Amino acid sequence: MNHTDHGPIRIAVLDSDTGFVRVLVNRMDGLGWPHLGLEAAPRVDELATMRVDALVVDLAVLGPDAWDFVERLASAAPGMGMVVCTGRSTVAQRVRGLRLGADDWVTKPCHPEEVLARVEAVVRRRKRAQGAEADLPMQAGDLEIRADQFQAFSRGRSADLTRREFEVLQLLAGAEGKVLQREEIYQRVWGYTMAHGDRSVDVFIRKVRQKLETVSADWRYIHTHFGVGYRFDPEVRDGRAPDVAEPNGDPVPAARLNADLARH
Amino acid sequence: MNHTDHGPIRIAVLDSDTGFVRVLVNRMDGLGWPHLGLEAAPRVDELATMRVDALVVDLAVLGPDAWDFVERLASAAPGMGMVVCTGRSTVAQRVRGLRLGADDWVTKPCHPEEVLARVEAVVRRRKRAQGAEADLPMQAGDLEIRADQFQAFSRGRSADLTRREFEVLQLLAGAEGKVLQREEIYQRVWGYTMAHGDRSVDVFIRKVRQKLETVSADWRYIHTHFGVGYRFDPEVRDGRAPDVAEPNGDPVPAARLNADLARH
DNA sequence: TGGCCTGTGAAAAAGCTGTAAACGGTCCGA
DNA sequence: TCGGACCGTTTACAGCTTTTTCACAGGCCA
Repeated sequence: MNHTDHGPIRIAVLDSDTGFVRVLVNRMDGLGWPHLGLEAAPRVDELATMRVDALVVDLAVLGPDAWDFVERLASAAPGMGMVVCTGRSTVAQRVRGLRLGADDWVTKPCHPEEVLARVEAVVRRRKRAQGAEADLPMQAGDLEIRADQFQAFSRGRSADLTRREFEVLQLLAGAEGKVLQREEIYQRVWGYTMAHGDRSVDVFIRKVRQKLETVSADWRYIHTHFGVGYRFDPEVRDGRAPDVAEPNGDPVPAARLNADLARH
Repeated sequence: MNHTDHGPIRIAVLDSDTGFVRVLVNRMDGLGWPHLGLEAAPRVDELATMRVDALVVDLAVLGPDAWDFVERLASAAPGMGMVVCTGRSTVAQRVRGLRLGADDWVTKPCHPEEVLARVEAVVRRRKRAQGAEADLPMQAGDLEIRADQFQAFSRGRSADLTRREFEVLQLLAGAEGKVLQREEIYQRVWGYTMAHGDRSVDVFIRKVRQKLETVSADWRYIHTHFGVGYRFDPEVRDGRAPDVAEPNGDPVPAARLNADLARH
């Protein structure tokens, strides 16, 4: 997602009205804002990947999928601003768009300066809202998960996660204790619906586990729930440690007991 | 209601155009979406029972009762999506349908892919709206049933239920005190109709009982009603004990106290 | 007592996950 | 421009878990 640089605003523009785009681009160059012109609807996750702060979009370009796109983008990239800038529209349409997650709605014809002002306002609002809160390092077991670095560390050693790997880990860790289903993980990390039979999530889980193990060998972080999904919950790997007595003498792996107690 | 699985989408199709249905079904198989073909208007509550996420319906099948059906379904099963997919229609009709509670309206001829895309959008919207509300932990006897973990615990100890086992338990516990027939259990957990002579439900009940017993030995949770089905109702096992006597038989105080202690 | 029901255990079938390896695309430096 | 490193995706398969199915023993009720 969008990480904090308080640097210039990165904007993507999706519009087929070349005149309008040109004016906008011009103005952005003047302001020193990096920008990106799009011809067609990008895959939702691509925008996040490009670390765009905001998207200016004419829904007309999207055709019938416009609403769906707006909704998906808003949920997949909650940190990104979205300013719809479109021709004639009814009140109902505007309401719908804003409900689905657009941040602002401008009706053409409009002054480019105004569009940029709104974009700026939106981005500022977003950044303030997310604030520092989002990328505070997270501490879990022997791990330090730093959103500002897209990386996890154990005692200062980097786990060398790739971006996707990191995102998977971050998602899981953020929902600590909760079991996440594969579809949910896929949806939130990849940004679109998982195809039937896709094993990507499993593969990434394995890679993450592997890398975490080389860095923090005596903890287990990711647990499998058969038939359901995965759960993040740091747990000392081998047996010993907790001299916690078992109430009824049943052989319960010490580790599990630990986890259960720790969870609450 | 519909349990917020982020799993595949469950769809029912009600249409007499067998060609159209076949194409749709084909595509759904490809996506791995469980589906259900209907011949005639189902009783409104049946759909909810089967945990259908959305219904695709051609109003022509319903005849004169169509509007009534739409309205009743929308109000009886607010968690379910409804996509109307019907032949030539006037603007007024579409408006009426959407007002009465349909979520989307597609005019035939139409591309199956589009129909499914819309269904998906509708379902996603619904699910987000319902939000986390659904998985609050449930307390019963000595048990804590946690939907977010797909698991039941007694004083912090996991019962190690498999997914299906958990679903059966959850269903029963959710209908606390009510006797559920095997067919109903089967439909709601498995999602389709039980074959004659299938003993799966019995087998699962046994497994659940067994696992609950190892973890919470002095309670009985699931009761058999000969010739009818099963009922969930926590009850201290041996004779004496319930000085915690509940006026109406509802368990709670001791158990909840326990659980709270365990949690901290 | 006889005819259904239900509980139980175990074997067979189906399904899921871990793992490794191959593939194809992108980016970069030589 | 070529080659190589790096990543994400896909596929295949072995091993293990879960689900289903079956047969039989008991229980419930008329």
